Amino acid sequence: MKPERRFSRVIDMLRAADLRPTRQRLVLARLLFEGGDRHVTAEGLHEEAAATGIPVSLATVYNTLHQFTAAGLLREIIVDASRSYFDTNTTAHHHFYYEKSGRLEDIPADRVCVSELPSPPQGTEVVRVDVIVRLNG
Amino acid sequence: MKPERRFSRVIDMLRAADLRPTRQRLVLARLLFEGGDRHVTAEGLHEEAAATGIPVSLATVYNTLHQFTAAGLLREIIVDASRSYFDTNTTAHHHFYYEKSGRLEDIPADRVCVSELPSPPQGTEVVRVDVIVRLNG
DNA sequence: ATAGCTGCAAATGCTTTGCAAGGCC
DNA sequence: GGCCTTGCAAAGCATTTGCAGCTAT
Repeated sequence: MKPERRFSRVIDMLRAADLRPTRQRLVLARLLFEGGDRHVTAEGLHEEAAATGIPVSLATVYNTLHQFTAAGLLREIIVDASRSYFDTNTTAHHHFYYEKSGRLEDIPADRVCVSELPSPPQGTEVVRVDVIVRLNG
Repeated sequence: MKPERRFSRVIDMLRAADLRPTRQRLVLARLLFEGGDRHVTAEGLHEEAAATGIPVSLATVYNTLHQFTAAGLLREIIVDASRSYFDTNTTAHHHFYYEKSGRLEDIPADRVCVSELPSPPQGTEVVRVDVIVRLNG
């Protein structure tokens, strides 16, 4: 069986995003999208990739994360000044952030009611509303 | 008139925080607290200080911002991966973030209703809830 | 064949730190 | 005087970039 056939879902995803399904991007895409919703850091994903036997350079991990984000496959979450997180769930939702462990956990959008009364100043529009519940775990 | 008397409010603030009212800390504290609520970056505050004629080194600006934050006089706001913001308003409230200009604007806490249904996992407690409304301005 | 991708290493940019000199109490 | 602060320069870190070589189509 040709390897391309085995990962057809992930390959289609990449093709749809106009990204060549290279070996590195396949490894990263499978790690990201074949196991439910995930929150990863570049460093963490880099280590996971290394563990698969097909190491990917850290620079490529960063490039790929940004390409996936630009293509709408990922969302970048900013909760910590010292590192970026990427979330495979790109639908509207929010987060618990465990400050000690650095772990992120989704909160469904319908659990948070934001009565955003002050309308955005004229000439601007809301890109996104992020709600971060910081926990001391 | 002794200079200490002129800025007594700011001096009291520093004394209460167990921070010696040095020339540098006075300059920074006046810039921060004598003009209503403000959102500053280290770089921006550094430039403002330089403009007062009493330049303060960037390292001292960073140290001071962190000391003030630890003392509860400031709050750090994380909205941008590339730089930290500090807010002189330490009461509960939220923010508009103008992504293009990098400007922050307060949203009163009572304008946002967070029905945070999922209770925080046992053993942890909520440190803070941050709501960031990202605008394309 | 060729346009695009990868990896290394170097560069970047913000932030932190070590340590000697200076300032506040 | 003694301890806290400051400032410089160097170090640190996560992230980005330049470029030569490799790869998918």
